[in-house]
Amino acid sequence: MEDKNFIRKIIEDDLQSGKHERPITRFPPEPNGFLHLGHARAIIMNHVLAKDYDGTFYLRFDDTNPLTEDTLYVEAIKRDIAWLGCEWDELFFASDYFDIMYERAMLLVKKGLAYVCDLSAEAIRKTRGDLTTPGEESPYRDRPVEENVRLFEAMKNGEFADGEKVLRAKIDMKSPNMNMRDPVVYRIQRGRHHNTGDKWCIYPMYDFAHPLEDAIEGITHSLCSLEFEDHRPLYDWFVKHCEMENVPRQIEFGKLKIANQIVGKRNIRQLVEKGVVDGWDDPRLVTLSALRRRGVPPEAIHNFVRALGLPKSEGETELHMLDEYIRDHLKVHARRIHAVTDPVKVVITNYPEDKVERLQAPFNRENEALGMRELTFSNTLYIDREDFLEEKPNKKWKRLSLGLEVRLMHAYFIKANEVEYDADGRVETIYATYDPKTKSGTGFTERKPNGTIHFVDALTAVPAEIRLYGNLLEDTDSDKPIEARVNKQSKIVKQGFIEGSLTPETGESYQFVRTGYFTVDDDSTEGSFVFNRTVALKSSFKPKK
RNA sequence: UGGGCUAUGGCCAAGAGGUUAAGGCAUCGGACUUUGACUCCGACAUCGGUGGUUCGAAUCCACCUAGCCCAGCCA
Repeated sequence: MEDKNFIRKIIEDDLQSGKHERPITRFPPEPNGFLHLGHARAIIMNHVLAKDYDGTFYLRFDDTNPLTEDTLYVEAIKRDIAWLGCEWDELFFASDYFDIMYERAMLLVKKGLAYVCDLSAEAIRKTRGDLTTPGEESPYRDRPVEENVRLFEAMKNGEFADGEKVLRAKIDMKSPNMNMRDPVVYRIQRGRHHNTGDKWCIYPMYDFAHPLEDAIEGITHSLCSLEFEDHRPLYDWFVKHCEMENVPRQIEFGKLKIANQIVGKRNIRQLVEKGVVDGWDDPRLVTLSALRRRGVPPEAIHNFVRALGLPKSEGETELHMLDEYIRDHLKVHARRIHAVTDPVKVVITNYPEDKVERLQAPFNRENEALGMRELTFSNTLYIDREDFLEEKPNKKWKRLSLGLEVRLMHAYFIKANEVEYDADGRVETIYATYDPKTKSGTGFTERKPNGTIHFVDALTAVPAEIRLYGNLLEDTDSDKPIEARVNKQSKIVKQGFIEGSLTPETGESYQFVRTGYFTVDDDSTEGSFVFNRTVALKSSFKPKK
């Protein structure tokens, strides 16, 4: 796929000018939550941009805050990225660099570019000024270098309580860029780190740690999102004054935002805790694990992300755009089978009661490699309730009605003659007759049927739970609390049937002919399958009243 | 109100002085069809606004408007 974007241009220029021989990129997640669709842009683009130029792509966990991080998340993140197919050349942890980070911070101290500040968090906030008024310098700003050296070392050695002191960069309290107003470089924070345990009680802040991590790894192009543009001067300041050998370049791009979707970790957590969704991988969510469970092929996510490119503007993409890439991939890769989600019984009155025919049918006409399967046909079948209407509603109706003849896909023409209703007045059984001359594959052309519908033979039908998903949010008014916006119909569970002689496995996607793509859920048990609707088929059928 | 960004059709998005303003999604026609799917044809913008520079501007300049981000010892 051809994706044009300004970062690709920058890389090409850098390669041509000889600034770099090969690009080195990285995806630097903090292991404190699940990855979602929005992250896919960063992961895929970093990976693609490296690989397209024979470069290197790293996965680096930005684990500089032990209070929020957990190995549980590093495992989940690794699993999701691997699933996306973005193999990393090497795996790193920012915490592996704590020694060198400390050493470089000490260098800053010795150069008089950083100082230990005794102000409380509250006091620092108050003296930082605001958007329009400059900040005031800390009374500790001019501490002698020797004292700073001693104090910073004491901080590291655990001689102070959490929050008692911080190390700050000495830059400019009057800068219009808030990030340059003597930002905190190290804070004291006791808590067991998932990787380094109790070795440290001081941890570097993102603004200091990130540029060093990039420089240490030799990252050439450090991609991040727009909100870090203001941090770039600081990024460059640290790389320069810490005297890092490699000088990475930070480049910002716009985040991938999906319209009307819940993406924030706290919001998702809330939905999980309140039981609105069934977990972080509830198929209605857009976490990568949820998409995987719903059956979205990683290839579809790649194509989607690459089609969107890497803009510097910020828009909201509609999720249905992804649907098209899902269908596009599944179209040739999925086997197509018959399934009914809302079964209505059809009895073929002129078909011998004890007769069973075996019909051969290809799994996918557009992909012969998927092979053939066998459908059975007997006098009792199921069709979908919406494929029958007692009276033909309009000339466009291409399904079954009394007196009309339709083709049962891969089988015969049948004509509906009578209906039987249940106590509630719902269609219970349709009595029909078939025409043996119309068997599929015989080239019968004497009559045109009113349409073609699918069926499942009752004799071999396998029960299946079919979960249909709709948008989790029904209200686009983002001012309302999330709970007030959830769509109660976002998950509908149906009990239906799929054709027999199949052996669906968890994660396998099928096209249910004429309805959509469905993927086998892990909740399936032997003989009773559970399918998640991945995406519906498109339809130009517009029922009009 | 200080600073940093962004602004191209319903939704994304190419475009970097001279192109008929790519492409995708959506939509609307139509053909085909043993999936109302697929496929195939066809329709669908003068580029936030206003001035300017130029033979010529979405592309350069000025001003204006709108939106996003920044005042964590989060990342």
